[in-house]
Amino acid sequence: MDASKRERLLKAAIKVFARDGFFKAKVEEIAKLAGVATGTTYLYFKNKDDLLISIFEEEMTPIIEKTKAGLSKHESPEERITTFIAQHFAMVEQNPDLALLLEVELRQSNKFLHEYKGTKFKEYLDLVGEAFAEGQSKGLFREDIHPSIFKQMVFGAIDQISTNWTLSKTKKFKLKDIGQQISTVLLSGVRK
Amino acid sequence: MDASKRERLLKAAIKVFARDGFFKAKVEEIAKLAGVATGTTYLYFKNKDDLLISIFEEEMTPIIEKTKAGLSKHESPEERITTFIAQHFAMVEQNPDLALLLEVELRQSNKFLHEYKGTKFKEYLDLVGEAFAEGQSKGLFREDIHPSIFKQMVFGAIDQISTNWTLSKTKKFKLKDIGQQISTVLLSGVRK
Amino acid sequence: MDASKRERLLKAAIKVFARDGFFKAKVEEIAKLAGVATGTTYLYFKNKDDLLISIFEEEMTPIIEKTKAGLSKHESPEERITTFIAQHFAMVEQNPDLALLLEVELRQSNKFLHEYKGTKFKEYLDLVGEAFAEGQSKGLFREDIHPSIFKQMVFGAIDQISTNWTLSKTKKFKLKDIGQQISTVLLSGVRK
Amino acid sequence: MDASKRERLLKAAIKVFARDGFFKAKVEEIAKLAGVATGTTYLYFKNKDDLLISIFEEEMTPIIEKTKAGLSKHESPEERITTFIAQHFAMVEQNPDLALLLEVELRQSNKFLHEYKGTKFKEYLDLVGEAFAEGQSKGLFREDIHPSIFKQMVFGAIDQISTNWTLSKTKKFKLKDIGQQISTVLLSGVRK
DNA sequence: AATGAATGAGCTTTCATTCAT
DNA sequence: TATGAATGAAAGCTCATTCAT
Repeated sequence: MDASKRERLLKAAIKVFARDGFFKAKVEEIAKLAGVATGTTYLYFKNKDDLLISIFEEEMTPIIEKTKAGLSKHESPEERITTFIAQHFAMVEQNPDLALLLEVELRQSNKFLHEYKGTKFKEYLDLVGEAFAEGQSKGLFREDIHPSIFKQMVFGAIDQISTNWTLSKTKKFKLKDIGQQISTVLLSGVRK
Repeated sequence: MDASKRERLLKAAIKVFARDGFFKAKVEEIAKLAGVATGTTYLYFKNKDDLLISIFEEEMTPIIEKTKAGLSKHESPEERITTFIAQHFAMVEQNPDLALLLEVELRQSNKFLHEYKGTKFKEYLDLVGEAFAEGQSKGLFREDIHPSIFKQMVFGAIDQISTNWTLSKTKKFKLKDIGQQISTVLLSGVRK
Repeated sequence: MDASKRERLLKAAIKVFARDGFFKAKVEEIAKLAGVATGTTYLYFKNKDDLLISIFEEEMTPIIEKTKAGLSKHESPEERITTFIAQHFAMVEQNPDLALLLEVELRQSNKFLHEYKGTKFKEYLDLVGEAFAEGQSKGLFREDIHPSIFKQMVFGAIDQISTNWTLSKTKKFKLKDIGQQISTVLLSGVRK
Repeated sequence: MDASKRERLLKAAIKVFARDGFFKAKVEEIAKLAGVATGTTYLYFKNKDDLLISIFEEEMTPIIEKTKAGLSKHESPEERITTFIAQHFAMVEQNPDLALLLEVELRQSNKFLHEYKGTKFKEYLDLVGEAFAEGQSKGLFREDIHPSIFKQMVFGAIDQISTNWTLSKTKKFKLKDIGQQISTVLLSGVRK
């Protein structure tokens, strides 16, 4: 089995799913884009669903690792949150197709939402939740905000904005600037 | 034309789309739930897409009107923003199906996202943008945050949280409390 | 729903299954032969399997009824067995496609063999078994032959011969004569 | 060419065809069971059909030879027919998979039925036909039964019963006893 | 000869949409 | 207007067969 072929299929699927949406995307087209025959897809993935699930599972792992590595350089909760936001936007900029896919399709079905919140996605979000909780216990952040509310606010805000940014033609704002504004608001908002 | 039949179809579509997602939803099932024959659906709506579009267009109108009416009672930008958030969550609580549909399907296809940002949805978001801009011009809010960033932050945060809340079985937080925490963070974050 | 359409589909399926075999037969071709669109088939039958099962279930019923009616005219076990054989061959002559289908496809899969032996098919075979057992209790037939062996011998013999006869181009024997020969052998063979 | 590999493939095919039926059987699975790669199958057999045909042709040869050898020990037509039946059942008991395959798949397609009746299968059946004809010319058997009808009756009866016996879980009768009953009926039935 | 990954034609089934009644 | 049976295009998936190694 050819690992590069699997990888090519995964990348092609990201592109086609991002462009057409999961349901409108055709397996045949993914295969063609990957430069293989339709049937080959099924040697590497159980079915179309498995292709989407594999993207979620496998593409998120390096992102989380990279994000974790980036956060580990910082001691202070504030810096960790700022860095999380900055890194998220950097990721969006570098992988617009994957980002769009995660943003749009992750919501698509209750099934996915419920299955995956508990796994990789939760792990990602928890990076913010933990930083915030630590900030609270260090007396830096206000106590009347629940960490799980805060982490969802952060994610909701950056997710919404990056979706918009990716889809907008003009890209009149720089993601970096946007990230700073978001960090500013959210951190000013929770600082004691 | 039987307006009540159209309305029943719209309500049925909200339910079925919310439960099954737009693509998995069957027109036949929507018709059955509305108590009409399959073909009747096509007397009131051009096609399945039109059904979704009509939900976006028509169901949002009363929501926006209601939200506007609620906001008009308040002078201060801060109160307007707080009220917007509270009213949004109240709407989510009262129309969970519609809310879920807007949350999930509005992102579904680039097509919809691009077509509808400019219309009803934009109008809704702008209620926050305008309140924020007014707050800035009154010298209440910091200048280094762009209104369109702020309004998207607000929407992203409340949208993310209400999706989660609707889908979660436990509903361990009260939406009212969540709304207050969000308002607290975001307003503290932008106050001068 | 149009009962005649269902009937046409059933008849078409008998023809196509008999000609091509269940697995090689295409649903599209059955539909075309029935004069309907492919999808219409699925309004009347759950799937391709259901089409085959329905043939077994529904087409056998009138045959069994007719056979029973024919047998009921006769008192003597011998005559009942002779009549059974004669009527079976008459049926084969009148419904060669159905006969071939039953002969060939009924054996096809263990699944069918096991599922259907217990139902209609068993009922059919039992007509012979019962006549034979009655003959034994009346002291007409030898005791050292088990009724279930005898009934299977009868069926095996006539089934084998009718399959051959249906498939042979020449049809050099008349089925009526064949039937008489078989009756002669089997009844002479069991008479005390 | 590795004769043992060919043989292993043939044996594996018998098992898989018998279990799953020709059409549902997968070449890959046959190869796996034979301990070779999928592609290797095509070095020894032209295609899937050829695998089935080869079973018919090659596996029948030793059976026929053995049956012939068994029959040659007996002078009398009666004994030859009794022995044929007994040997057939012994073969069924020893090679249940092959027997089932012959019973079920030989009927499967008109194509096979027509192509193979003339060859090995016919040769097998003719052993009975010849014994019967000889019995007739010796004045032992009645003249009003055509040998080809008789041989088909014999085969139909034993084939039907052995299929049933192989598929039945309980095996409440012994094949040996069944064979005797069949011989009794058929010979009593044709004796002058 | 042997391998087993790759191929792609082919089939079943679904379902949005149409249309005769 | 209303119906719901009928349509048929469309797509996911399988698997016999091929072929580069």
